[in-house]
Amino acid sequence: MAGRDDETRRMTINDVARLANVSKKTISRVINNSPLLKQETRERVLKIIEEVGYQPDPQARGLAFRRSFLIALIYDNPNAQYVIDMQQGIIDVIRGSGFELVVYPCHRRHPNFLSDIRKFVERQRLAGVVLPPSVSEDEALFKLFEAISCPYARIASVSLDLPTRMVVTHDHKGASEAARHLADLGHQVIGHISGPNSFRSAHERHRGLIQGLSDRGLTFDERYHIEGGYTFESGIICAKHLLSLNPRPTAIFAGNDEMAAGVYRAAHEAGLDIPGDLSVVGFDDSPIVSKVWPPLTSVKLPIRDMGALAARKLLAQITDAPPEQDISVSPLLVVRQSTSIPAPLR
Amino acid sequence: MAGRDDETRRMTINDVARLANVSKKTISRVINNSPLLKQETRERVLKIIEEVGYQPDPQARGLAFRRSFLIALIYDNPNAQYVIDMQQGIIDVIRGSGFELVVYPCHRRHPNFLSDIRKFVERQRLAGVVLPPSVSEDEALFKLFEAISCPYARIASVSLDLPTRMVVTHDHKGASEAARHLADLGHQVIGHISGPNSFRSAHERHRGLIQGLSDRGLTFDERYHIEGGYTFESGIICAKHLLSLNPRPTAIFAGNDEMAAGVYRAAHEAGLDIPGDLSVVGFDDSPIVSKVWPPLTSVKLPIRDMGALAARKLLAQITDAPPEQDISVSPLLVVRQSTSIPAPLR
DNA sequence: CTGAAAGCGCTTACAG
DNA sequence: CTGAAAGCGCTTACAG
Repeated sequence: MAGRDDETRRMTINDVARLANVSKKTISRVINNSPLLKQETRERVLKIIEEVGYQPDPQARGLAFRRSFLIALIYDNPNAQYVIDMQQGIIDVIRGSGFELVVYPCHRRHPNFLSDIRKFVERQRLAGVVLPPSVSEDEALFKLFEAISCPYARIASVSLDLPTRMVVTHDHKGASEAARHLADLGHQVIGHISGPNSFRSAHERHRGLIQGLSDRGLTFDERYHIEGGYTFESGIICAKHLLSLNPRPTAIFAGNDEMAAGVYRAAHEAGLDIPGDLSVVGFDDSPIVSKVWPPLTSVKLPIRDMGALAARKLLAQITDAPPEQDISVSPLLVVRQSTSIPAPLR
Repeated sequence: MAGRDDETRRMTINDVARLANVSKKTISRVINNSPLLKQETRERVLKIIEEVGYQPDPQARGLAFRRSFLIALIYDNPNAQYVIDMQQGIIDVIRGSGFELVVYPCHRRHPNFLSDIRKFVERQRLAGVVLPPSVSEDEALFKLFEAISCPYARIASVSLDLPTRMVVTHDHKGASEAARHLADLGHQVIGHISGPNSFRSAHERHRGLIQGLSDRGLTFDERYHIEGGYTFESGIICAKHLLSLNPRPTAIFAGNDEMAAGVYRAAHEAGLDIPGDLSVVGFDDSPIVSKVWPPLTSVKLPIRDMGALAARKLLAQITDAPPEQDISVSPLLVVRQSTSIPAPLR
């Protein structure tokens, strides 16, 4: 390894112990917040630690603990904004706690998916992992984490696990709110482009749509349902199909904003005005909502908060702290200008 | 710490040494690719390591080495796609090397910016850091890294450091290519919305524009230059200004795609057709280019490759390997349908 | 080319 | 409430 030696040697637990006139074990107790410690001693040591700028070495602690202070975000989510927001939420919580965030992008369909993750977790002796969709929906992965005793927090649209390990996003609720919004505007013939069947969220958003319409006395016609791939291109293709139906839908609820942008493109090519001829609703409230015209009505998920909540649940498991109360976050419909009263009613 | 004990104890260097009938030091030499080792011994040990699935403990190695096996990506870049692509590029290179990637989002204007980074680097004894813009442009940061002997790789639009520590993106080149493209189409009155003055890339792209026009015998008129903030909203505002000038520009070169999307919005509101009344060029080739209509001509930066190159340069420093040859990557103009011959010439 | 001893900076398990 | 000994899994520095 390169690099010259540091001028001033790093402070160690021994140095602090000497300065405080106690044993290193006492310093260790301060670091680890041990309850069996005189308040006066703790404060005196804490003061010295502060003064000399001592930072316990996480590698040495990890070696002795047989657990590192690393938390991993294992993701296969193609939405960059989603991943970045989640990272930020996790950082919001762990910064200052001594833990760090390691990122692990992967492909769920890769043949070595499971064995690579296993090697990674065991090699690094990870303190825990955060799993957003769609890796959060892989059951084989959880059997693995159970088997190797690795704490984890899953984020998914519906509860799939113990509350202490789950952050539930209730996509169902957001989708039903969107559906009621469309119904209240007067839409009756509504198209739905769902996400791929392999995503739990696709089902939840679809179920939510049906529920929301049902709340308003409407029945969703499954002929107006088509499965997309959560991509822009799939949105275009699926929208073309829906717009060719008779009667033509007066509104389309897309499973995410990418596909909603595809609906815009298809509507544009068909010479249809949004929202005049067609109302559009998306899901995610991603940065794109304000860049398309008209601004897109979308269901917002508090992704950063979800990351923060997952991190808190993880720390609660790792430190045996009292479990978190909040098990879930709530989506919120943000109404913009892509939805209006359908033309026939105007 | 929670978690039950593992059923089967982990393999250690001692176990492997016993199985191979050599000392642990020999195993250590195999792990660290020491040259002074009989080929036969190395192969025999490697085979056993493979068979028993031994993975050296990075925490123990790090403790003994006084350096961790962690590389950090320190970023304050607001472009999610940029950061994700860069992460992926770094991972492409370090996966399998024993190093892991830790993420550190930050704010350059935060009062504790420098001291927090210093604490972070020292506490984790980082093997190295990767710095994309705009943290890559902070000179105080480099004095710090020098002072604490922390290896780093900087990514910037122009060379700011030793070749072994720099990945240069030559934004100048991409911008001049875009300018020549516009000139070749016949545009003479060209507007430019640059990024904020505090970004080196903003200057480089502006300089590139001037150079490219000059290559075609044109002189850029600085009255058609306005500074934006690399955001969508700033793009709208700046485009409105440019479109109010007399004569009105027939083309606008935006400093990034976000602002180009803002130009679209302003053009739309002004009733101008793209590219009929106004040609638009962006920079970044971000996912948005295909979602706006018409698809945006943009300068593509190979961000993932840049991350990979930065990681390779970092590993070269850390392991004292021969330095990388490539010092830079090249931007590429991707021509789509937002640029055409200006109306007066048709 | 290979090895025995000491140490990296912490915590655990056991005393007192 | 506090401490001395042993150990976590590696590498360094020194021998041979």
